Amino acid sequence: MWIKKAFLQKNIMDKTDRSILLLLQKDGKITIKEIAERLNLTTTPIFERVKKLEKEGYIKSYKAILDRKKAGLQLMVFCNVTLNLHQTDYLKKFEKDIQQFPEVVECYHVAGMFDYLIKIYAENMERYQDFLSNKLASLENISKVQSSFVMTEVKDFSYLPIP
Amino acid sequence: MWIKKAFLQKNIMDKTDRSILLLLQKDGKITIKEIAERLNLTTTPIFERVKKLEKEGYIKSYKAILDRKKAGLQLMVFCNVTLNLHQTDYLKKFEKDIQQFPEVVECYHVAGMFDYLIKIYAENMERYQDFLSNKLASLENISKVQSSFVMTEVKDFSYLPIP
DNA sequence: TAATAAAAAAGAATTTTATTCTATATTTGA
DNA sequence: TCAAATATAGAATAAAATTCTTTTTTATTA
Repeated sequence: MWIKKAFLQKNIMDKTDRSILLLLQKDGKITIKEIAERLNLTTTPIFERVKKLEKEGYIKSYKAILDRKKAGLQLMVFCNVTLNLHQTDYLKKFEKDIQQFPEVVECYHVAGMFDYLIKIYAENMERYQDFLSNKLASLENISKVQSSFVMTEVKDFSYLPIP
Repeated sequence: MWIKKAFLQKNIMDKTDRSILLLLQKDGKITIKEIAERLNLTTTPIFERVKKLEKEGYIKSYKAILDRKKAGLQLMVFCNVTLNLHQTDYLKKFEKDIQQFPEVVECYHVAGMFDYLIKIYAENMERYQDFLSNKLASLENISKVQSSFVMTEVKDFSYLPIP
């Protein structure tokens, strides 16, 4: 009996797929034609593979990466947040609240020395202080907030080390 | 005497530019035509503005955003790294070394309770342990490493809160 | 405020790229 | 080795980016 290969191999990437993902991570605007030339294939297989990678969720989205300082955001700060109460309801409440703040660009629930790690962008120290005092610290259930100000971005996101 | 407006206004964004940047942050694959329709303009001014924003560095690049778990990277870990010695040479040495590791996708020199914050992607705990023992901890000058394992990504990068 | 240079935008034409379609080659499992 | 499934090639079409010329709007200064 015949077993459909498509069924078995769904969500299995090969070397070509990995190469495509690497190229698209480096440059989301690279053309299908350009990828095809680099991988010694024609546009059709590349086009179909890219669409498949998008459809199956390997590629979540495409984004323009901005220069935050040029955009007027001089400060990048990481905050280690510790909560008082840790029942699910309290966690959900905190997570819902924190998402509202546009200054918070990332938020992770972590296992370690504190509860949440958040990344904040602010125009300047004054705005950051305003965020901290009037927004973050005003949330109920906050026990401790420890700020780390970014001085240098030694390495910023280049691309995932796909195994 | 005439003063060129272009000279004066270089690097000054207006409302339209900000709208374009917002749209491109949300979807790097949005077409010029689509942006034009949304902002009630034709393709020419949008095309020229986008090229200007790229040329002047507001837009650093375009990237495909991948699903890290689908890509086989189950673990995301943040490490707070403290060094022993803090003279410039030692900092440069550490920064150079840390950049070599593909597992390290971000690295920031921070002012706060520790020296560096690094973000690490690993296939699994075994691989992470290998990274920690055989790569990170093997660097000279490391005083302390404190790991925080990400359990939930409450908010991941959406877009910069351009003021 | 009128004259006018500069800048921005519109509209049309052209080039390039994405996308689709059909044909061919390769791979895979019995 | 055969047949089905899959991947790729090559050509045709559709859509988008890009360029060019013209028109409109904005801003300066007399």
